[in-house]
Amino acid sequence: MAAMSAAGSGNSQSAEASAGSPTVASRVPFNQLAGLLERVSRLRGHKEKLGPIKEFMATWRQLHTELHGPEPLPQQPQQQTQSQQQQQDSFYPAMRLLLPLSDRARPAYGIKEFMLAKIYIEILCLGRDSPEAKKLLNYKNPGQSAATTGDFAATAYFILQHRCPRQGALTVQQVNNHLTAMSAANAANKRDEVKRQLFALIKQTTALEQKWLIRIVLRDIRAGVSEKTVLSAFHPDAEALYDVTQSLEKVCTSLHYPGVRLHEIGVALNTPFRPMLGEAASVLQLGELFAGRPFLLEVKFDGERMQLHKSGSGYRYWSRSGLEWTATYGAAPDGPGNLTPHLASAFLPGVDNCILDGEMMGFNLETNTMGSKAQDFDIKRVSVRGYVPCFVVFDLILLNGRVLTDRPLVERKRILDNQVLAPVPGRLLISEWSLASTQAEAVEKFNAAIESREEGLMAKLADSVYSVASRKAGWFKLKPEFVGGLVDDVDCVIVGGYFGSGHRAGMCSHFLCALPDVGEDDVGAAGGGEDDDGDGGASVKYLSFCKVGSGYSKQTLFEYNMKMAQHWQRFDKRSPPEAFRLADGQRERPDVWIDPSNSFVVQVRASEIVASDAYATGYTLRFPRVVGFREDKTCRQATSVAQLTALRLRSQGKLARSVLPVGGNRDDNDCEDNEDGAAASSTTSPPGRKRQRRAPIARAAAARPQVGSQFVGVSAAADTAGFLTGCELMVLNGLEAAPKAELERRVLAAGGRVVQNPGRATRCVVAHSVNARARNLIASGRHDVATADWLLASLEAGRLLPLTRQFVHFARPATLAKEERAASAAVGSHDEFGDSYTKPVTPQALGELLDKTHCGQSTSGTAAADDYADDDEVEAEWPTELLPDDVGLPLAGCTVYLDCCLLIGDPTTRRDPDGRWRELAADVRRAGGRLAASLTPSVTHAVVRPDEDASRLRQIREAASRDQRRRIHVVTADWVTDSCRPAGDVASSAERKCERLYMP
DNA sequence: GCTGATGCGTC
DNA sequence: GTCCGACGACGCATCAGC
DNA sequence: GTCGGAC
Repeated sequence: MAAMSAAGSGNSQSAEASAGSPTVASRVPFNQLAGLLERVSRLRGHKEKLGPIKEFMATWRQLHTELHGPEPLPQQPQQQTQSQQQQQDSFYPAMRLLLPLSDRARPAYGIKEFMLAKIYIEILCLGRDSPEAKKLLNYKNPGQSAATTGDFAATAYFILQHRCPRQGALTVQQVNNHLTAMSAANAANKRDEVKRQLFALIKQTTALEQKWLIRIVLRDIRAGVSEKTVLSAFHPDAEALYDVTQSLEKVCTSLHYPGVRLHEIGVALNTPFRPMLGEAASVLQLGELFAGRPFLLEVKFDGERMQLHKSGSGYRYWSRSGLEWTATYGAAPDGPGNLTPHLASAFLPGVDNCILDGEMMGFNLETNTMGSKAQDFDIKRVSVRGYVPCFVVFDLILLNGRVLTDRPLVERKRILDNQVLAPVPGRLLISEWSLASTQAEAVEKFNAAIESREEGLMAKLADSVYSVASRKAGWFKLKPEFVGGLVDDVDCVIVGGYFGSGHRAGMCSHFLCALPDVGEDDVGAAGGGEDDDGDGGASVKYLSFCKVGSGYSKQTLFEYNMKMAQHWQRFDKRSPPEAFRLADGQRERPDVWIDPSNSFVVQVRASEIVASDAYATGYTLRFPRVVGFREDKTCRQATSVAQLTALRLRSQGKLARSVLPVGGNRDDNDCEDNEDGAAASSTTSPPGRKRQRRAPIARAAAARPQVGSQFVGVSAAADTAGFLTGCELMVLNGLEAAPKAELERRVLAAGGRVVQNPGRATRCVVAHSVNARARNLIASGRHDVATADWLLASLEAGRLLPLTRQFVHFARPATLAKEERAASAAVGSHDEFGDSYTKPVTPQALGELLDKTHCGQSTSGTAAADDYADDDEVEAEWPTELLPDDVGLPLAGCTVYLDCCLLIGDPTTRRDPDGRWRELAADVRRAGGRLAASLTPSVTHAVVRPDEDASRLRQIREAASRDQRRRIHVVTADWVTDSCRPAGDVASSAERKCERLYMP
């Protein structure tokens, strides 16, 4: 390789003057670096690419020696000044151009492809509608020159070829100076200055240089080499040093001489390191992964990773990627910030300095609950509605100058628990953990985490050291999605396409998906075309729901692009297609669209359903990816909006459908309960897609069928001759006299099966009290939820009794219809399903049973259908109008929603077994309040159970805030009763009690 | 003042 | 197994245009 | 965050 030519000194004067002495960067033309990148980008293969990079670095070092003299001998104090000067001049200026994405020292420019396009159009004086301008603005659109589509820099190069200086005039140093000025100007919100600096760069560089300049500005070099490769080419210790400093400058200055090895590369106070990460794993693999070694379990917090460095009274915060957020959280307890001022007394005496690793969460001071990242706030910003930042610490990296990364995790944990912090409620917490050594323990905790709608669980090897930046060093993140069959997928219809870039340029690489809004007539859908199921239902409207762009191979993508090619139509926002609807304001509109009847159904997996105003459904998916193309489904058979709602209500949007079946009574493939054409796709391999590697997981489950099961030793007692043979039940809870375990034993004894999670084969769910889980099950609408009395009565009767109104907390319409049919049919008529479960009983027998079990007031003995009217009566009795003289009464002006419905805001699901809600309704009315049957926009207060679980509270708030701007008060019943009570000591009794005192 | 575009940083 | 690139979601900040 | 592909 030819040695770098030194640039003319004329242009580099100012840079040198400011630096005080000549630098290599001020001698190396930027052209050399652009040439290097161009060459590397054309080479194939890692090793091939590495060569020129190393040569470039060697030449740089050679120039360094020419400028500053040879490497100084180590440990010679008199050479200190010279050495420092030498080290200040380093490869850093070049390094930050090679690795713009790793250059934390230069903040954002505020410029991406679109802005660049505009700027170029302006300075090149291209007409707004000129072909060149269009090419820049729509660089992803498939056009004539396949070589440049989807690559902005290449497109620009093509246009610039004949409009640029033939000779570049800038050095590496000068380019850096301009870039630094650009980011500084952007930080100061001076856009004109950003542009001015960019002009200066553009004016003095060749087309090829600009191509690479553009990629540097976009922080996407696309030469096939990135951080690891370049750093390893620079110095064997470079990666390790970068991991604990996140500073290219430190790497370049300390490791300038290849012969110098750093013996102690470690975490240091006030220098951000890259945090240790968790590897995705299935709970069912933990046994193998840990192989009997003890590990520790803690919840996976869904916030933002943050490290806190405390040094005396100084506090600094860094994010996972090494950006500092001290300004928002606060640098000192007595200064500004939204967290540090609350930590004044958080540290135990004797703790002078430390580094804490943890997750920054949002804590809601009103509800005393922890929010999740998926909800609605950005915890890095100060102005977060109702939420304050709360730092949950889960690791201790350094304490009083002593680095602890080499200590085993349990030891760090114990020190953290006992010697460092005094937790500050709602501001600073220590993550709770427990030790475990078997997979069964992990499964149990995992199940509990899923039930309480956590994102997942972390499992960490107990004696693991803290391995900076590593994802594979003993920490595992366990999410339901990583276990086969534990999540529901959503089947979406592709209705739009977006042009891809890079490897996927020139075709639709990602898609807009929609869901059929069946059940709603839509007369306007004239152009809907005929549906492939041909039932004349052209009026089905599709609502945009999500975008998806990963999960399929390039080949699959290509195939489906071919299939859809002839049907794509350009999207024109002035005349949007009728076949589907976008969100208001046409947010998230595709490049091209396709009619659903010509399109395909994709099975999309995700972690949860979240509220969104970018899509017409009002919801979308978090972390979506395609699991398969479903050629076996027509667009009408995709998941409907109604089914989506059911999915969403079932578990606060989490798609983890059920707790892991550790009992071994379902295998990995059979976990789906896909009845009634349900929303959930089967996890069995969709056609045309290779089965995912789930087999090892399934084996692991089969190998230890009983581990963790509550039924160990019970199944042996099962009496297979019993009347429950072949019948699967889930017992959620029982009575005091007949607890869950007892009920389960009796079911087993009668030959039945018991599961902990209802599946397709589950007859029904049995519950005595309707707790949160029961409500979720009811909300999902997949299973009937019977009372414990029903089970007891059935056991006593020696056969399954019909699920009449008295015997259910909730029955699906299908069940009701069936029971009604059965009840009104002639006694003894044969059930068409030959199903003991639906076998009718005589009215007399029913009456006897009811008497026996004391469970129903309505023992008229008539057909069960008569009892269904109960709830409507209750509703009708509830007062809804205002009293005329309400003014001055304590609840005047309040509109109160009583949360006594199984489905939030749905009065048809109202349940009031003991009449307490009705009393409460009367109280509200007496106190001058208005009652709302559902969560209408006028609702000011929602009254809930005192022990209501946080997730439902969240749902209520969410539902309320969607329809109305302001917040509603969520209070307990005491708020009503106390408000009604004459307040003798309070002068103005008209004032209602402070809602804050009555938060559940 | 509001809204849509655009960019940034987090997951 | 590791590295790289092409994608998803959000909230928030800023700015241009109405 | 997710995923596929190249090596």
